[in-house]
Amino acid sequence: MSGGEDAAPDDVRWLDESEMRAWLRLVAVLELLPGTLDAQLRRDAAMTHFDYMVVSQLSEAPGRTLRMTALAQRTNATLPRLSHVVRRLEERGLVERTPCPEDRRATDARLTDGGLAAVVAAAPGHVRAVREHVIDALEPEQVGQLAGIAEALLRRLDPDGRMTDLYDPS
Amino acid sequence: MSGGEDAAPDDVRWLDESEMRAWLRLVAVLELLPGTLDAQLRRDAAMTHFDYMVVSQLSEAPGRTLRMTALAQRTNATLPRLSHVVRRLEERGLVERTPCPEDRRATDARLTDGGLAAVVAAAPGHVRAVREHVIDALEPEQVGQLAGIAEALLRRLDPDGRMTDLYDPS
DNA sequence: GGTAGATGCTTGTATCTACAACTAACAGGC
DNA sequence: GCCTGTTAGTTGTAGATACAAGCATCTACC
Repeated sequence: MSGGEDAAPDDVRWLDESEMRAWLRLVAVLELLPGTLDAQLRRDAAMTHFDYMVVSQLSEAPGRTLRMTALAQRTNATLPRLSHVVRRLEERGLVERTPCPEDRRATDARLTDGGLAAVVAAAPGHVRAVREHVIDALEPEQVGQLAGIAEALLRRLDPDGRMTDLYDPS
Repeated sequence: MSGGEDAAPDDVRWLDESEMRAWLRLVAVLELLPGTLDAQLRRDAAMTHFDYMVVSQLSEAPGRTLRMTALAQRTNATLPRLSHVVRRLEERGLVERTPCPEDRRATDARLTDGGLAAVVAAAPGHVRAVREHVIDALEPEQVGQLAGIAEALLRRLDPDGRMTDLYDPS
């Protein structure tokens, strides 16, 4: 990372001081924030942050139901990962899986009443944690800047906008 | 949930539209960026991003040596996690562990010549990936904004500034 | 100098994720 | 109908992390 003194074995554009500063801070956030969010949800709702994303997406879907592929796209999960997670949620009674009638290859995942209750119970604590660790830590203008920065990154990380609707006209 | 379950469940300040937008985008980045960085390093250097942080920190330390606790703080690892990781790195010959002479409870981790070579070999590709997915995706003023935002978050996530020296006068 | 508690690190176990292989079902061309 | 290729999802296995003990050493205080 600190190289550059070397004669140029590569045509690498190293990071300047300001870029490095931003990058190192971002790395630290990437390392710390997921664990913090996971810890709160696991402690208060016996749920992973990824579990929460799954049930939360289902709770907002029409009929509380989504096909596995659609759910995987909205949560940025690979299908194998989602399959394992949904199986565990099903074992806990939060989700039901039924074969999709229109396409017999497909599986519909539906949030049960118990699953909905779990989302409703978990949401307030989760929002509080998000405020405490993220939103309320920022100045108002930084919230807008953060949205812009994250959108710029997502145009590279997720060009098809599968996970979030980047070009949403709202 | 987190501390308010007996009081009115609706003393929650929900996120408004702009806050929610920033938050959802940030979540997507948190989910996508680590995997992207890991994939590049694993493919090109047979290393996890966390492995890279470890060897990179060691490469910048005096004598290429740090105590396990110091290394854990700089990489935001728990000590058990770091212990496992360093053991694997030692099995690959990238790191050496020796009992610390001053404090016989402590262990010094030292980057071997092979480990240094691995860092030097991995750095260009990693920096390219960081540019491609992060720095070059942003406008110049956004790079500065990102540093400011990340620092604000870290004041809550890492108040002691163990991971990054937030108040660094440089 | 002896004891209580704190510190530094390691190890074991359970859980989760990634990757690859696999089955089942659809779609199109002939 | 049949063959080829694609899509949807599951399952198996290996690798990595979290959490909880556990052991050895240091420090403070009497």
